[in-house]
Order: sequence, then C-alpha cells, then structure tokens
Amino acid sequence: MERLEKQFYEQPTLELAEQLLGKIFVHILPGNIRLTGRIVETEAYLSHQDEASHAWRGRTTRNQIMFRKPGTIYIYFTYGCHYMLNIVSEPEHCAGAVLVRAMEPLEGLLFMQEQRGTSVMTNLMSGPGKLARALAIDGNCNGQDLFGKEFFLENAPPLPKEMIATSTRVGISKSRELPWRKFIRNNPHVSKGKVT
DNA sequence: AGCGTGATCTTT
DNA sequence: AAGATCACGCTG
Repeated sequence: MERLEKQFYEQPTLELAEQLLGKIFVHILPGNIRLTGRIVETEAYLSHQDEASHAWRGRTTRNQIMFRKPGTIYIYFTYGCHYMLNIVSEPEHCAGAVLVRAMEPLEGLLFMQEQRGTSVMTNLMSGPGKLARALAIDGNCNGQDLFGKEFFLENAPPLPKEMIATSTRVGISKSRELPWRKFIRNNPHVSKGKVT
C-alpha cells in the first residue's frame, strides 16, 4: 500500500484523529528491520481552544514541535518513564496534534516482545507509553517527520463509519468532557480506558 | 488503589 | 528556588 503524503496530515485535527484509525505506522530500524503497527486508538489535541493541550498557552521549549508542519512527529516524556507519540496536524503554526494511543502489532514482533518484556499480543501496544517502547521511539525522534526513510504511514482502506467509536479522553484532568478520543470498536488492542 | 520517576510549568 | 502536575504502567 502507498505511503500517505503531506495533504493527508493537513486536515482538521478531529478528522485526522478518525482518519488515522486503520492506517499502518512504520518505523525502519538500522539493518532495514520493519517495526509496524495498525493504529486502533487516537486522541485529538487542539491548541488554544483546548486547555488539555500542551500548546494552549502558546509556544514553549517543550511544545515548539507542535507548531511545525503537519506530518511532523512530536514526542514528549512524562511520568518519569514514558514517551508519547503525537502526529502534528492542521496547517503549519496551528499546533494541533493527534496522540496515538494504541496499535495492533504487525511486524517486528520479536523485537517488540523483547522491548516490552511480554509476549502477550494485546499487551504490546495497548497504551501510548507501551507503543512508544515497543516501536523504539524516544526523545531522539522528536521533530522528525513522516516523509523520510525512517518513519512513515502506509495507507489502508477507510473504515466503515460503524466501526469507529468515540469517547472522552483518558488520563487528563482539564477539559475532560470533550469527546475527542477515537478508537476501533471492539478491537482487543485498544488501551484499558473505556471500551465502548 | 497506590506509587515510581523526572521533565516542565507555575508560583513564590 | 520550590512546589505541583503530568495525554502512564505496573504491582498488589
């Protein structure tokens, strides 16, 4: 399947959060090892309209990558041990982003199992911290983009509307009521937040 | 249900 | 300079 190009990432953040479901995330390791997963859960983060977004008060040292061109990868470190993978959306300087919260592991399973210390498939990438670890993503990836040799997305047929579920976001205290989490209904690889 | 772990942001 | 918070995951 072909790679997704620039215009795919330029859509409004909420639409991109839905469109990303089902797409294949690819990380190529040195030695041409493919680590890949199918995105099954996302969350939208806007900028100034969204109190829970890192960008809601404007540009800082940490969030500056969110202001870059769509398709850029924004990684940050939290709780002293986890890296979070975000994909920048909207036109440049708007600072929208989509948090990738869960994937279904596809290729590189042995590597992922070693990274994660488990071989239970539904536990490899069923959460944002877990998937970053499984895909060998850390702070060095911050600011890279999805148009190079190392990271990109592969296309997949759009999902039927009835397979897409919506809920409030998880793990935040501000703007809790916003229904900006998107996930594939009844998929066993979504995080242990809320299921329907 | 409780806590580790460290960067970042807010308040003094 | 100090304190609070955190887009989490693991043990128990």
